[in-house]
Amino acid sequence: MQVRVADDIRLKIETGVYQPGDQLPTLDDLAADNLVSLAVARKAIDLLRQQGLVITLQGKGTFVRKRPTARRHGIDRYAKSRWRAGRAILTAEAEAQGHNAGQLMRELAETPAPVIVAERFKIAPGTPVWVRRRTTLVDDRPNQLADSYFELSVVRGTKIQEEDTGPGGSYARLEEAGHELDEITEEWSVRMPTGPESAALRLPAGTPVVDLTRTTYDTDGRPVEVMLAVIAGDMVQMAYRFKIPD
Amino acid sequence: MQVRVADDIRLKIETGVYQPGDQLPTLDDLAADNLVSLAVARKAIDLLRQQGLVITLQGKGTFVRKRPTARRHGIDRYAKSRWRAGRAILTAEAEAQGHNAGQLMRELAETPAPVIVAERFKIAPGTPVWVRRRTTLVDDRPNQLADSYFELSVVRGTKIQEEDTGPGGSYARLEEAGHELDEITEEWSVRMPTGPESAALRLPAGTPVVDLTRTTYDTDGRPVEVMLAVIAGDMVQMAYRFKIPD
DNA sequence: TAGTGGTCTAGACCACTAG
DNA sequence: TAGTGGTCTAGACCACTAT
Repeated sequence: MQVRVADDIRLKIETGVYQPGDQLPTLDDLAADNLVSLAVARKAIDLLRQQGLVITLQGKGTFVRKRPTARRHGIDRYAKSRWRAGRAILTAEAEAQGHNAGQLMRELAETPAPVIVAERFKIAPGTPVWVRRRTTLVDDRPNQLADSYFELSVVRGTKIQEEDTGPGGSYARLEEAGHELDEITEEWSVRMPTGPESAALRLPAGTPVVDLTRTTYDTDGRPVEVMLAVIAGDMVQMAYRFKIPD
Repeated sequence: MQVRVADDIRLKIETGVYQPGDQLPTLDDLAADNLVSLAVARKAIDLLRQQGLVITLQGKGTFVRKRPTARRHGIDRYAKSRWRAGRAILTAEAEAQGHNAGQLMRELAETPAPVIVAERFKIAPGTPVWVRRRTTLVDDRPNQLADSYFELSVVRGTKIQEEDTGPGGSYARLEEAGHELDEITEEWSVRMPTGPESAALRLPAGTPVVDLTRTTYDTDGRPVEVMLAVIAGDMVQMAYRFKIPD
């Protein structure tokens, strides 16, 4: 029954009987209308919630979810011309797409290198490194938990150790420190969020996250930044363009 | 309570008290041990299931989930040398990672172009195009629903219209037809699966999917293939490497 | 047949929202 | 205060697995 009730509602959403933002019948009504118990009506709504179709608000009701417009990430966001002109990657890209961007610093400290970071820097796990943990915001909603790691010898004495890295951000500071940036690797996978992530990113139930590891290399092939990010899955779209290798 | 019970079990999984593959206490036992009702014990297990930590098998029990080893997708999988040597992209990459690969043809037909395909071919939506719908298998588990679209004028008279495209697959046939392949764009986003997708990919509860749109261009900049794929999120890891643009 | 998870009922009480 | 969703109990019955 719970599946039948859920399918019934899903159909009404897909055919536009219920529009995004509309309030659905209350659980009591759903139970009564479908001649099922309250628990079954609730279970049906749970299913739809897990599929990201509806959102429930205690004390208010159940609503058809509005899909946030995904923010598109292309490799152009790393264009040298942008940060050399003093613009931060984050804000430049967001603004180009009509969003406003911001960030909150969560931590700025020396920390033992996590395994995944150590592998990329080719150092021993636990070696002290510098980390900048930020929560990035798009249109005032948190959308990314981004932790950037740097080797101490690289950032010592630079503004990368300060909250405000200055015009052009960390990339610009790395160049000033003698590391001309050259290549980036991005690796990602997908999963469901943990409880704390779900809370920090204010994710509705049924929203996956993207785990992104970005490594930036200088022209000597040396990794100079490793960023580990957890991105809200409902707000992201990635795009890559590349030549077919030989 | 359900959260407390779930956290309790999660901790035991994370600390290795319960190992992957181990059977958890039965719902009845969990209820009794934690002094809660059966429904609450079940709810706790539901939470863990949605986070992909455990798997439930009716009649057998609840087990700590073994994470399938993700298959890694890098841009090298498109290397010309591979398919020019008669190897299919799919099998070459899987074998390199110690998996076996296969595919099932779901449909091979002329069809009206979906909007997203038409956009990339720069033709009117609904224009007839050729489609190859396959389900790809890795280690005998379905992992991808992949639909490749081609313009009719490009594939007419080629083996792309047959089930077996011959050595090197569609890419090799496109080259024989005079389209030297040059660039690829990959665009993706993440979401929870629909019911049919969940069934077709045999996804455990709490597993997201990746929507991938791949467009292949020839040296004239003409799009010659558009592939729409829905990939099981628990089996995929993507990797890209690129030069920082100017 | 015994043991497991899956679905459903009927009802109590709590937490939050809005007028 | 009335209305909404959230949590919990107690218990019935079903579906599947193993012996």
